[in-house]
Formats: sequence, structure tokens, C-alpha cells
Amino acid sequence: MAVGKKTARTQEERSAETLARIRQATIEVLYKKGFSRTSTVEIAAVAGLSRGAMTHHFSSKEDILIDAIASMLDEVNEKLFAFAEEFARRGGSTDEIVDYIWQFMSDRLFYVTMEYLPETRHNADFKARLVPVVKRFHAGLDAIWSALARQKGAPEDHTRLVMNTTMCVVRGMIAQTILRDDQGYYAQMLTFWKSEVRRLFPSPDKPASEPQLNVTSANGALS
Amino acid sequence: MAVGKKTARTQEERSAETLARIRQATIEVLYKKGFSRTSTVEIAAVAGLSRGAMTHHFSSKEDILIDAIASMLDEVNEKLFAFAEEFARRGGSTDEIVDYIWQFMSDRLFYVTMEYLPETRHNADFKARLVPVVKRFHAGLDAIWSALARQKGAPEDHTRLVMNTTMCVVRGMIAQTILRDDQGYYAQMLTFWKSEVRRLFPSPDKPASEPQLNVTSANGALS
DNA sequence: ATAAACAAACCGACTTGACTGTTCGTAAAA
DNA sequence: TTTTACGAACAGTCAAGTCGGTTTGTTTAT
Repeated sequence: MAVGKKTARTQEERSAETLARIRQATIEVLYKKGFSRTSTVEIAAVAGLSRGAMTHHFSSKEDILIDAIASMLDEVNEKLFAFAEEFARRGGSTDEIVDYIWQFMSDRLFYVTMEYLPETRHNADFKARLVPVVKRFHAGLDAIWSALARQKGAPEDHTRLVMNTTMCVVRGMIAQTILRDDQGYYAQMLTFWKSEVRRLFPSPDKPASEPQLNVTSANGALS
Repeated sequence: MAVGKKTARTQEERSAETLARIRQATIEVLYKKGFSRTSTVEIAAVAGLSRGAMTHHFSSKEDILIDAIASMLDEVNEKLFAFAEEFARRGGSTDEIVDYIWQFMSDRLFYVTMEYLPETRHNADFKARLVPVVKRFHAGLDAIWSALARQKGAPEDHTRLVMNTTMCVVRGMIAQTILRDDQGYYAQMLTFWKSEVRRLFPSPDKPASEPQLNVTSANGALS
């Protein structure tokens, strides 16, 4: 029976691996099948274990979802912190930030968010357990905004305002992608928004009082 | 000529009234209970009739939803057209438009949208039947954008871009209201955005300090 | 060191409840 | 009467939670 079996894992390892598989499977099912179609049966199938095993680790479906979502957001959070740090050290452009936001939001995050977001409107317990998680996520975002503010020498509150608006623009765009399939539409809007952000964060060496400079740099900007 | 109340209605009247009640109840349940909690049992209860009666008018739950959503969007559409016309005649401000968008989007529309939007990602038939409805809705929006463009003497494509971005900002903000309860946050963002739009539509008599960007030519090569 | 005792991880079946679609039957209008 | 609007009960499905049992890893006594 020990043929091809994995080397003996410790209970803790076994548990951690299984939990990770469940979390990953949950997000995957949530993304691919949607909230109402996310069943514990399917999560178990994707995770490659029995439903009974899941009940050992989680006492309810809601527990599984909360855990998976928290895990997902924390994971993104770590990447955000890493990006912020590297961005500040390197001295990146605002265009880059907008692109980065669009990228990680489009890559599942906001689609998954749109799956569980409505649930929080109708499930007070679910919402209460999610709010602290989301607050941690916002803290991660603020880290980037602060890094940007320091680098550009812009006031923090102004930076936060502009960047939070950027987040909203991206959220709205991604929501629209579901029923409006028009690549050019989003590309154009993203370009427009990047030029707006650029203008709102004028480079110290290149004052933005000259609008032509902005337009020119918009065309020739690195991307 | 049945002018009376419940007495002596014609079949067509009876049917139309019932359909209207079902539509209204569907949107209400969708808004208050959420997509996954929207059952035909509850819709029937709210509409004040039996489930069997609904099956006479609709052959499936999906039919009910599609019909109700289409009805809701068409209703908003009519109001949008009316607003656009009155706005053009009167000569309103861009601030007013932003406020109006925020208002009708916050007032149920986008919350309801967020309920059924994920479903369209996982139900091809549902999506196919919804796309034309949404396109009509977009046409209604374009009517306002055109009215604004004419009034401000701005290019139509530029106007559409800015206003569609406005829609995205508002969508993103409303999505965020679900998990972030911070009235000041949204008020500030809305104020900021209004100032942005104001700047992007300089009054002809009082030119803005910065000419508008030629955004449409800046993104011609995008995918 | 090894085997028994224990605990954790895992599995499969059962129970309950809710929901959709269907199939009748009844009342109102044409 | 015929058609249309409406109602009540039924049947099939499916998902969540529960529970007894099995396997795997850990501890302890000898």
C-alpha cells in the first residue's frame, strides 16, 4: 500500500495542504460557476477530497467561503505591499499603477468579488465576518497610495482620493465587461484615465501647466 | 368600457395588471433578497397571487427575471430620454448630470444589476436575452451624452468617453458602498469627480485654464 | 524500539428542507 | 361553450448538514 504513496506527512502539513486545496478550489468554483452555483459538492470535487473531509475542517459552507475569500484578499494584499515597496524604490509612473490596478482587478479578483458582494447585502453575518478582511485589503491599497504620494511629493489625502477614484473606475469598467464586450472601449477609457491621473500628479521637473506636454507625453509614454 | 375598479376587467387588463405586479415584485425581491434568494414562491407572494398563476404567464423562472429586468431598464430608459430632452432645453450643468446619474444608479438600479450581473457570466442563454435589453439602455444614455455634447459644443466622442467614465466611477462607488459604509468618502469622491467633469467641459464663454485633451487621437493604436 | 492507545484526517450514506416545473381543477371573461 | 386567468397539490431535484465508520498519523507504555 505504500507504493507511490507520498512520504509521510505530518498531521499539520496534511491539514495545511488540504485547507489550501479547499481555499483554492472554492475561489475557482466561485469564479467559474458563480455564487449560486457554488456547492460544497463541487468544491470538494475540485479540491479532490470528500465532502465529509471538508466538514471536518469547516462546520459550514459559509465558513469555507469566508476563509477562502479572506485568504484570497490577503494574498493579493501581500502582492500589493510588495509592489508598493518595489514601486517606491524604483520610482514608477502613474500609468504603471493604473495598469497594475486594472491587471490584478481583472485577473479574477473583482469578478470573484462581484460573486460574493451581493450576498453581503443580504447576509449580515457574512458581511460582519468580511468587513475586517476588506479593511485589511484597503490598508494594502493605502500603502501603495502613500508610496505614490511620497514619490510624487503630493499630499496624501489628494493621492488617496485620486487613487480610490481610480479603483472605482476600474471596478465599474470590469462590471461592464460582463455584458459589454468591446475591447476598444475599455482600452480607450483606460488610456483616458491614465492621462487624467498623469495630469493630477504633475511631475516636479515637468510642470503640467502646459497641457500640450501632457498630450505629447501621453502619446510617447512608456507602457 | 370597464372603468370600474376590480369589477369587470377585461382579460387583457387583468393580464396586464398581473404582469405588472409580477414584474414589480420580481425587482423588489431581487433587490431585497438577492438573486440566490429570489424564488418564484416569494415573487408570487409579494405579487399577491399564486405560483400557479405565474406559470400561466411565464413558463420559467428565467422568463420572469428577463421580463422584469427588461421592464426595469426600459422604464429607466424612458426617464433618461425625458431627462435628456428637458436638460437640453433648459441647459443644465455637468454637475447636475453627475448627480442625476448617481441618483438613479443608487436608487436600486445598480444594486439590482449587481444581483443578476454575475448570473450572466454563467448562463449563456440568460446573457443572450439580456444583451439587447442592455443595448437599448446604453442608447438611452447616449441620448443624454449627445444632448450634453450639443449644449457644451464638445465633440460627441469626447463627451461619450467622459460620461461613460462617469458611469464607471459611479458603478464602482456603488459596488463599494456594500462593504464600505462611509458617507463622507463617497460625497468627497463625487465632489471631486464633478470638478473633473466640469474641467473637461469648459464653458464656451469662460474658457478653462487647461484646454481639453485630445483623447480620441491618443488611443488610436490600442487593441 | 515497538505495539497499543489515542487523536486527527477523511469518507460515504442518510435526513431534511427548499425550490422548480408540472398537472390537475376552478372561476371569470369572451 | 370555449378560452383565458388563476389556484392547489404533486413530483423530481439538489444542496447542506449530520453521523457512524475507516484510515492515517502521533503519543505513550512496555
